[in-house]
Amino acid sequence: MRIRGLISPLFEACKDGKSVAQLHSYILKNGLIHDSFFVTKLSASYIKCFSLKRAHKLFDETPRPSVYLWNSILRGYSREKQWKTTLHLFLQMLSSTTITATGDVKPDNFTISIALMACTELSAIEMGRAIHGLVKKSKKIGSDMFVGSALIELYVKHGGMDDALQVFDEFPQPDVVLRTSMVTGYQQSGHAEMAISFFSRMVVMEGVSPDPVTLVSVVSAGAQMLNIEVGRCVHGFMIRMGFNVHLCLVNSLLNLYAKTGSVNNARNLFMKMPQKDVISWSTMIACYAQNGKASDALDLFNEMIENGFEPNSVTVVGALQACAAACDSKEGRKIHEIAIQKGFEFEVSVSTALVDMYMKCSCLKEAVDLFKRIPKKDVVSWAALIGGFAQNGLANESIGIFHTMLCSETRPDAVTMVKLLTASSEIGNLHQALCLHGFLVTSGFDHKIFVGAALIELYSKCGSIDDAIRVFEGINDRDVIVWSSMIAGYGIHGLGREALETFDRLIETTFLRPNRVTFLSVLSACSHSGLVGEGIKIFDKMVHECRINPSLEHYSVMVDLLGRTGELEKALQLIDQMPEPAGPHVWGALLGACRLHHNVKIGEIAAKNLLRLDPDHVGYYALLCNIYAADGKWHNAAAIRTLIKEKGLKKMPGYSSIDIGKELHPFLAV
DNA sequence: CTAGGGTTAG
Repeated sequence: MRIRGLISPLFEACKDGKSVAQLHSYILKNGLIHDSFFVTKLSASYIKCFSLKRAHKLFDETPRPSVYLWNSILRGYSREKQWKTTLHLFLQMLSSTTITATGDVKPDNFTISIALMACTELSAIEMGRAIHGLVKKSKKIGSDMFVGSALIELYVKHGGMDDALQVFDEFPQPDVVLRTSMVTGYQQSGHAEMAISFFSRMVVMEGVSPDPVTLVSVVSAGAQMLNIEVGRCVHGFMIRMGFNVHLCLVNSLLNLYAKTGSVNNARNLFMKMPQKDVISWSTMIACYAQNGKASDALDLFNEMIENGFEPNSVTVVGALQACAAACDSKEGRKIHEIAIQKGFEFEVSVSTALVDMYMKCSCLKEAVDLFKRIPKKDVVSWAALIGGFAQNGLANESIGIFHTMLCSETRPDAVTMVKLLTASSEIGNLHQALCLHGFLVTSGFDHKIFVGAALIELYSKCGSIDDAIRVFEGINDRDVIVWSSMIAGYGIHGLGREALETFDRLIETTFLRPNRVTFLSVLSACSHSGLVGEGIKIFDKMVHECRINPSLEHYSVMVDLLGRTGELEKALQLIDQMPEPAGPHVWGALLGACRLHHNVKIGEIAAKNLLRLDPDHVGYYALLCNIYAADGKWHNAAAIRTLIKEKGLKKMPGYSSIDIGKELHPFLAV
């Protein structure tokens, strides 16, 4: 007995497999190997030192391995993520127990939880259910929290939350880890509201204190719901409890602020963080990139490198989003270089972000070349290409790529379909629209609300307002975007009254708040139908009741609206009132109106401003020329013509196209 | 001896 005490401390001292092997041979030489105490200790030490092979050899040489020996070898394989071997060994253990004469080698709670983890990782849900059946037979194993945790994890990932909840409910006094697993489970399976309500019940009704890990899951749920209140609550709670040192928790909070667009909150938190890691930096960079602060994102990216942090693929994706948003292909190329250097250029998320960046910067060739070289393309990469062509005005190419995607056996998803609908609406072929709609119905994507909105736009642009209305009326829980699309649809068709009625219906029958796009659609509808008084009222409502700051686009629509009915002075006044200098669209709208109403005086003002902003835009010269001509000022008109010639400007020819007997991909045919 | 958590592409 005393020899055990003497040798035991030596196991603890082992730092690598070699020193364990030394002990091993000592034990062999002295005939101690038949003592299962030493065998277990040896195996555990091998595993601790990551010497799985030696441990397995010892295991093979041991005639009747104890549960502990089984467990240590299982743990070894599970820690190395060799799940197949883990599960295989577990099954071997199950069958060997029936043979062993002693009969006391049965999997215990430890064994079971490892086996369940393996099932989760291997998506072996049926095997997992079988093991669950085994668990139910033993009270001791069934009431083990670790087993419960592994079961919940299994069902969260592969069964469903109902099964997970059943497991949870079997525990009379579940601990905070089990509760957290449920919160996380709801969150990860897309039921963020359920996650929050489960959490609230646990804290309020059952008086259980959450720990930092619980809060991380709660914050993730809040981020998913874009609920900033959740963030504020946890933030306050965190400060009171002194949890602010937990990096994961702060990072998830940072992400919540990022997702909800609370850039200032995110920035303040980031600045105050006592320690930051790659994830903190990446999250903050993505926050800037996704919230219209591209240059801040790129600055931070460089600052991160200066601070000695290594960007990973996630960081790079955020930086690329910033380049895409800023249409900055120069920075984009630099970051591309970094991705190549670090060897993650062809991680699919990175290559996709690169394709998107090149597309947004109108570098089509780079985008396509890179796309071709992506080894494992998925729907998202294809969608980046499809969307890219559409954004660059190449709708037919975009649809062609979609066909190629279908031929490569990649199933489209809802987002891809929206990109395709947008591309198709540029073409305006109603037959194509009907085919796409047919496909959406059979694939079930038409239930997604953002697909509905795109479909309304598609039908409107293809000239079938009736189909657009049918889609609109068929949507049960319409959001602001759907309403805005319908209003815009009426606007395109010159149905200003209907657009206004729809807007009123939105205000009166829903609790939704019209946003800037909604207003843009109504105003544009008013403009197209010459409803000046109504348009002015709506504009007033937007500014004073809804407190929406008009953007340049709103102003240009208003200028267009006033200009169409000849209120050119009023239009000019509105431009003067603008908080920021008017852009080309605003002046362009005014110039167009001046052409319509033969107003040379204001027309010259508009043209002067336009040519200052964009001196090489031939269309503006042409408009001004026409104004002079209409007014009989042939001298001025001729002067402009000469100027155009001197500058070597050419007018882009307009064109239109029709489809002749072009077959759609059979996949889309109805 | 064992369980739950944070950043990513269209």
